[in-house]
Amino acid sequence: MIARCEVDYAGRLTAHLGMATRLLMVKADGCVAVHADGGAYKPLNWMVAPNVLREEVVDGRLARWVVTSPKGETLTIAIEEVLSDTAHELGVDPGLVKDGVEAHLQELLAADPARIEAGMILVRREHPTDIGPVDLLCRDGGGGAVAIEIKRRGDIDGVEQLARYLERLVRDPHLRDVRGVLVAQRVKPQARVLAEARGIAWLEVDYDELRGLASADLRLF
Amino acid sequence: MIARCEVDYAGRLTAHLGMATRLLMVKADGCVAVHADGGAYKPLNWMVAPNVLREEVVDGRLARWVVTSPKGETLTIAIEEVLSDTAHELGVDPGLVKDGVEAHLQELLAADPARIEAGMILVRREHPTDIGPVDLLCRDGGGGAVAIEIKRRGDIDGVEQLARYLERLVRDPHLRDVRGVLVAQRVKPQARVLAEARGIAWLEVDYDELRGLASADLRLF
DNA sequence: TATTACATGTCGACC
DNA sequence: GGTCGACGTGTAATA
Repeated sequence: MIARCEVDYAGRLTAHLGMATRLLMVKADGCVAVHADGGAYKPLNWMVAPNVLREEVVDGRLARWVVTSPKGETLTIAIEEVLSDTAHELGVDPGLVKDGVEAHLQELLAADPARIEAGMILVRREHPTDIGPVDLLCRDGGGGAVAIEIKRRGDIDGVEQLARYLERLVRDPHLRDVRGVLVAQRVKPQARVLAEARGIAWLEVDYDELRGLASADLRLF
Repeated sequence: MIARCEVDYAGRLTAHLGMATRLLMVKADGCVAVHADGGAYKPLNWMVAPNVLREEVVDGRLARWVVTSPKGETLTIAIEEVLSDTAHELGVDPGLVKDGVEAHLQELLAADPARIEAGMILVRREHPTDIGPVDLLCRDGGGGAVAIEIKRRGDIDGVEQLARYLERLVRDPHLRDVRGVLVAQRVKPQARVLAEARGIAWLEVDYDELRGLASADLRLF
């Protein structure tokens, strides 16, 4: 529906939209989105499913939508004028098939840990700890254990995550001297500072280059 | 536009959507979104502005949209059948007014730090450290330094963030005895446990009450 | 432009 | 229900 409307949201915060022409989208699951003619895919206001949409009609004309969620949020859309109103059954969507990057990065590095550091050998992928699995557990040239966390973007969170794993791993007598390496396509400055403060190494890798090497390897054999 | 289509994205990852009926939205700024009839406000696929949309017509019928971004991403929409196609000028939106975000919480608490603890006085907002700014730096009734991290939701991350800041701040001779307080509208149980383990205090505040007090103050003067 | 932190983040997986 | 981790995160502000 295209309509001139005014919108108010009250819930986790309060928000107000002045009167203007906007696109109102209601999906089959009941979720509502208010879009302006710009600003990427995020709507100005929305309400996720499940919710209850109440339509208020005044003098035979649609005047207001009041959408309430079980969590106590309300989205109120005061409608001044409806410029267009269409409805379509879309049916069930076959769904999205993704081929992600982090998983692929991990595969490539697991296949050739020497890319991280010369002499590095893979011990185990997704090595479990009691707070979650470490991406890669390796041994370096000198036989020392190395825990590796792989991210597309190396952020401060990734450093903390790896630090938490290391804290657990050192309790294992076989891994007493384990050290950590954060590997990412890009390691942010703040993450570098924190990693160094925590005694964690970091490394930037080029995804295309890794993939190139991998396919070159494939061509060799 | 409502159309039966098949979608492929290649860029930061690759993704494929099988043939189905979907809603295609093109905004004035050129951004494109492919929506299914469910799944909240997030589109299945999209392309942000700026981009170039090329329309391919075969036998006088729309056959394909190819959207390319300057960053080398492409979104390809193969269109089998157009069920509906409408266009509207929405004009400029007056914009969204929000209230209740972290910035407001920080403003209110900065204006009256005694709400956190009796006798508390503000020293500085956004006090910088080399890993980021502390929301509020205060002095308590006894003259001791207090670093305050403000969050809408007090999560484990917030505790660690504050702990990192404290780690840095204690190096400053003026702040040797600095302590930390995590202030949030709601502090999660795990965050409470971790905060206490780290010697960090936590406090839940009510936004409406804070705002109420603030406006009461305004009325007084 | 790059860096940072916030977001009504959303979303899935797992417990 | 809560927590955790990933996201094509997006987005705005700031340096």
